[in-house]
Amino acid sequence: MSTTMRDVADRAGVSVKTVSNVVNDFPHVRASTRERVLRAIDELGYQMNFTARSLSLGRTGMLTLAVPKLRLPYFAELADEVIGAAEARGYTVLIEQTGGSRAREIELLTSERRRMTDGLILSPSGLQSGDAPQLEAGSPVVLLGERSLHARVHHVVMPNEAGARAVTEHLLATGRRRIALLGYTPGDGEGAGHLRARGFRAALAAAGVEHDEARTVAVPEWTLAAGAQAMRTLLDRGAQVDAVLGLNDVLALGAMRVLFERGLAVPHDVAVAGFDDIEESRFARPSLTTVRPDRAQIARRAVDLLVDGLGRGRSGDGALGDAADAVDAPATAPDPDAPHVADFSLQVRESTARP
Amino acid sequence: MSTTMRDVADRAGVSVKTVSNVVNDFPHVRASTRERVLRAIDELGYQMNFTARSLSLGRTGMLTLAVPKLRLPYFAELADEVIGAAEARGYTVLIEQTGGSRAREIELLTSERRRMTDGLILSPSGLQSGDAPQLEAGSPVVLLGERSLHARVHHVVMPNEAGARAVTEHLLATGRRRIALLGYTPGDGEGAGHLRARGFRAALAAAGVEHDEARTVAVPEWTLAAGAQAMRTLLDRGAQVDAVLGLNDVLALGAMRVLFERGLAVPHDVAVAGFDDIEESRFARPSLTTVRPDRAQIARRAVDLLVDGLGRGRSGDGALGDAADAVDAPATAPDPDAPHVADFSLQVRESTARP
DNA sequence: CACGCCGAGGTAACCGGTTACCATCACGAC
DNA sequence: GTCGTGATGGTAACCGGTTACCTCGGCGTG
Repeated sequence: MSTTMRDVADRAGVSVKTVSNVVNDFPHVRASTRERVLRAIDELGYQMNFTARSLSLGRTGMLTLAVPKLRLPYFAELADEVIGAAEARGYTVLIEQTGGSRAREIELLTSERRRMTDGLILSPSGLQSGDAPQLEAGSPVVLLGERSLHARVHHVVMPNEAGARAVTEHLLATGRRRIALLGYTPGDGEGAGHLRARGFRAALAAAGVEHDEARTVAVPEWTLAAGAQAMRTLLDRGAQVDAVLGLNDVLALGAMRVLFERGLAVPHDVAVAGFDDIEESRFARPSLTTVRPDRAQIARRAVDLLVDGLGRGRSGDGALGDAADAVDAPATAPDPDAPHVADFSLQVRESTARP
Repeated sequence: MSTTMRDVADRAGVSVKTVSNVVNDFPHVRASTRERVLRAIDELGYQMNFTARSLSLGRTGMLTLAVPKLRLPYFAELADEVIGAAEARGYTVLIEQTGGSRAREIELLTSERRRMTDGLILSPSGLQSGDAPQLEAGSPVVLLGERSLHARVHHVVMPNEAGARAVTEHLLATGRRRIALLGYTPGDGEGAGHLRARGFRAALAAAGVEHDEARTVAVPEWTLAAGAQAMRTLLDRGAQVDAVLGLNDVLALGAMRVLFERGLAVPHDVAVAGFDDIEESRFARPSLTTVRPDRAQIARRAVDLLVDGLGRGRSGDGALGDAADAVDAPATAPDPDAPHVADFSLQVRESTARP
């Protein structure tokens, strides 16, 4: 087939061990020998077989990043950061899309595909609290952007609640009182949407402002189209609003588009704010006020947790013993319920200027 | 370490061959035996080692997709499509970012990392015509979105020239005559920008409209920020324009933002059009007229070309012979200079309505 | 001068699968 | 009763690296 290390060894008149020593920069190789080997490699156009190396080494040098949908700018930017952070640690990233479906996420966690890489960074969306066992079995995992699913795995969480609270307080501070909430997704039990909505409600409650649930609109997914549709629904319903909080930026941008179509001026008639600070938000018309999580920090931390944990032996104990002994496992797991919370900052822009 | 096939075999009281037969759905396995093996797999929580399988099979089931920057919506959407197309063929996708640098692209082509997957889909940006040797050596490659680099590799190209020509004709048809061109990138010899610019010029020439080069602005990269900066430059320069063609959508959207800041109405004062039809363009204010390449088709074709070509033995011959014999190689290569050109359609939206 | 140590590099086991080849066994046909 | 045939599954070589262990030669020291 293709040229192997043995071919190189034969041509250089040395053993495979020596070739291996050379390509891996092992110190004790005579300069002349090294030279001969390198020449042979060059002449034969030898390229090492990564798979074989992975097999002996027991590691592949690859990580899997699973996000709901890469075309959502937030996840594209996140992937960018993760790829960068992984590269800094010498890893390459394989990307899977879950579409936000719980079935896909579980399949990813349990399927043998998981063994293709050294670890998994999962940005869950459909996963529920009961799914902990799937998380804990198998190769190392770090969860992203979600609060603990009560599983003994690392997770790096977004400042969902605090961020939503901050942006809501900002809207209140500019005098808005009838604030619509776009993006609650039915069935999103413990997800980001739930937490952001909670931060929103907490801010209103703290300010003594009552929230009319008629101003909350559910969406099937967090996209521009869904945001637009939700805004249409809200306006068609005759809701009176002076502000709109999208649970993420694309929802807010989609809503802004519809406000424009309906002749409502932003921010004069209605203020709009979002969450994520995707790049498009800075260039929108008007530019969008939003919560900016420190994505680079999230990515770096997730990769570091994963890579640092790789040294340790895998957990992978049974997970099949009857539930009787699962009552209170000793604290063997790394940092069970201590999520790493990322920083955030509020980006105030044109879309929430005072009327 | 972890449980292996041998462990399963021992527990089930069979040989590894039988276990292998079971997991690979080999037909001649007695039902009772299969049952025993499956139970053993279940009891041990066995998961196959993908690396070992890849080594014996000689294939990994992974493809590499290399794009300049995932956070550019066009590439995120493309990646989405490629991942989907690959999945349909049973492949998983590993993503690399080149940042559009030629050095990174060449490194990717020549490094051993290339051996990590079965093939490479490269969306080149910095690559030049002289880089053909790097392309031809090593594992299978398909080039995306570029015209032939005169290398004997498959390439799936965007309708760059025809698309640019079509959108320019549209601008002319709405009465615009002083059209600015945003996005020519110095040094982008044969790239998409060059081809799109050519289509633009061809349309003007055909209509007998003269193009003032003072209305052409170079950019360092194709981003929102660069588009905005280019538009500022143009306006500061005092250029008189009644339309702007961005060589891609984000450049156009960045320009629109600046027109808004400067109090110029789109499309009343200035029409704006782009290229790519990213999702944001539909929801922009005003929505952006653009050229929509059939991305799904591009992705599917690229994946199919790569996967179908995988059956065949690798080329990988020398590539080191002196250039003398490179004059006119016989037609041994698959489809040397027959690029697969994707379809496109013109999406006419608000940003180019008649004044 | 004998001994011990270190640098250089060879030999072969091992990583965990796949699979060519072979041995059995049951069953139907002659 | 014997043989051919197909179903079933065992044995071991192989994929292409890494590396534990060993050998050998040269040099410094008591």
